[in-house]
Amino acid sequence: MGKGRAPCCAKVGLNRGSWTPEEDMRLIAYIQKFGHANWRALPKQAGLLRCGKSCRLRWINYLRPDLKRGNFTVEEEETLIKLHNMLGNKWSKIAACLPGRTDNEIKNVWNTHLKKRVAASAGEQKKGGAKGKKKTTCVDVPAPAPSPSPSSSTTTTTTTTTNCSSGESGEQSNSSKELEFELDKIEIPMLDLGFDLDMLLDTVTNTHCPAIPSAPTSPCSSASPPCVVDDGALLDLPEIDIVPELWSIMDGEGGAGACAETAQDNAAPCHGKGTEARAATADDDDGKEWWLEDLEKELGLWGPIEDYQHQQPDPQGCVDPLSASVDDPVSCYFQAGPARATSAVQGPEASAVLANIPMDL
DNA sequence: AAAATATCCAACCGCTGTAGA
DNA sequence: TTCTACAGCGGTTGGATATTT
Repeated sequence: MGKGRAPCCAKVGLNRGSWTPEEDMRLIAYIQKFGHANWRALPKQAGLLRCGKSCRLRWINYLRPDLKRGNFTVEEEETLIKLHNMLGNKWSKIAACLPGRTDNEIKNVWNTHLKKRVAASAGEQKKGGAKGKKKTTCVDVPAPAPSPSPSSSTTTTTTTTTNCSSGESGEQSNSSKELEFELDKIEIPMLDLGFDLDMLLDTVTNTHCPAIPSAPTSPCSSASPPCVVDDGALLDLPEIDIVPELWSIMDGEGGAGACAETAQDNAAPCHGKGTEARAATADDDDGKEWWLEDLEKELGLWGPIEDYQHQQPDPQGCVDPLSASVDDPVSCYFQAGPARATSAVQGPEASAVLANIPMDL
């Protein structure tokens, strides 16, 4: 603690707040090609006016190809409740047991929905009667927990661990043995989660995704394509001078918020079907395409990849000096997408600005 | 239709653990 | 052994959106 530690970044001149589609695509393009071995160096090399920490968060919580979006399923919620009973606010550990879900997302879901529900059902046991809320969403199930297994009272856990339902204070014994013991006693509905209890045990005790072969440098807990990307040329990237007008232009419309909205709307059809299975093949061509397609939809920039490729037949359009892959959908998209998709970024002005961005990542 | 309120969630902040010099 | 720098984690916040009045 007392060790001198520089702030994660000098905030001077760095962008903050919501990410623009342009930034997203830049980050994606970079990570796809070079991985994320060094978050601190990444934004500079990728030409992003963000600190590495911000890039990392954005990637892990939003851009990762293996993310599952949309509302939590009942199974996921119950799993979350039970895992929270066992682990407390160890969101990353819980996230490791819920494929496609991020710790941040899980934390949000818990704090906004499940905590209240659990508290309500706990209250019911005492005097009954949860306070009604104005807004009832499909997730905010008014009924008490369906309690599929009578023995697993999620609220007043009967486990021998300390009561951790209130969170951080419940820093219960986390040793693998004890945890294993607890897990053995609890039935967790993982019907559609694609893994069994053994995997769960592995996951929780090892705290990294079992399905992902660990990469030498990064733990690859985010199951990201960068794990399979060679980053040999990382340092060969040119210094990039950001054109300041770009951001103001990009900020003119949309932004991550609007895109997130689109993502919400498209979440179910877009990610619902087989995201995990598809994520498993994210490093092959098909995987790359669906991932980009999903992302495009979420960014409100959706269009067939072929369009971009066909729109940019000239070398300047899709050229990628470092990879020399003209058919890289990300690069192609990156060239054409924003100008096409964002009404604010159109016309000669936008073209001029975009032309100043070194696309040759 | 507009204002007020509630809710959600992406992003930020600060701390911790750890590896390397 | 100590110190530095980094990635990661958990808590919190603020803007955007949805719902109610």
